[in-house]
Amino acid sequence: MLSKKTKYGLKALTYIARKGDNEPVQIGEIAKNEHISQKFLESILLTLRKSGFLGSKKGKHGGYYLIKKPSEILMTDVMRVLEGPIALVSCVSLNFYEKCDDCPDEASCSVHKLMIQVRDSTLNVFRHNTLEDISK
Amino acid sequence: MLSKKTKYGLKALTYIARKGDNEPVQIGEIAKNEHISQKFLESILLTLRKSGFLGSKKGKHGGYYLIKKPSEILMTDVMRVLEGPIALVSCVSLNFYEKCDDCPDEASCSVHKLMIQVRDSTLNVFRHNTLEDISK
DNA sequence: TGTAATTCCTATTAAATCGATAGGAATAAT
DNA sequence: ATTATTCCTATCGATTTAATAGGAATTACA
Repeated sequence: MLSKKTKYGLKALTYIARKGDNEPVQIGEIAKNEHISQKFLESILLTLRKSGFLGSKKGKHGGYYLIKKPSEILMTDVMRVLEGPIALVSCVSLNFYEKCDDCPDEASCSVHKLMIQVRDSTLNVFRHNTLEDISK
Repeated sequence: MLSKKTKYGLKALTYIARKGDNEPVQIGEIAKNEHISQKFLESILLTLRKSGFLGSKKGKHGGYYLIKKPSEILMTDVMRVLEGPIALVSCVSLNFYEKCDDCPDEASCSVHKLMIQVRDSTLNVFRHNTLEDISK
């Protein structure tokens, strides 16, 4: 299942994208409207800023704003930052590959075979969806 | 990520399917060959038996065997038993639907929109893979 | 210049989940 | 009888997740 971190992060990005203008949006406003714990959201937005999706302005009238256009923000990238690997097992992960300690031979592993298909189909969805798409 | 329970369960089903004959296969044999904790595997096979994938024979020379042909065992069914919902959020789950406590309106939720696509593409993979397919 | 409002940062905690283990009961083969 | 197996329930330890706490730094503006 999707972590709440990812879910809230996506909702926050959507919220900011839907506002359209480039004025900073405050954590409190997002938290209130999306029914998210403000402190938890704070840490999520921090992550999104540090990974280059959001910019921030400090102090009074501060907040977060998108650095790129929503149409340029791919779900693959957002998901990898918030949720981590897209693959369901690390031995089929493109960006977070790790060998399984059990499995001596990936080629003959049935789980491997199945999970490659799942990875590819999921990747296909994330590659074809930008923040603009899901914000419509 | 996929739980080890699911991973081991799939490996065990594959192991049994690959043996071909209908002789009961013992937990110990599977655990040893697939490098799985025997006790943990025991509980997984129990689950698979209770949900109708495996039959068992008790006592000496006992073990587990497939109840249906590998070509009749769909990954959708196995995954739902071992891993639970295929959907990444319960509000898009076909078999385990639950409303999100935050989200007041699913139709306008960006996460919902994205996760429906992921669900459908994943489902598509699981529906087109049987135990026979992944055991090849 | 001071005050209020905000982000920034680190640390901690509470709860849930996961993977594994323990130990013995029941059953079947020989 | 003895041995080998599944069956069942309970529990534990580690990890992860979601949330909270508290204060530092920064900015707007009266």
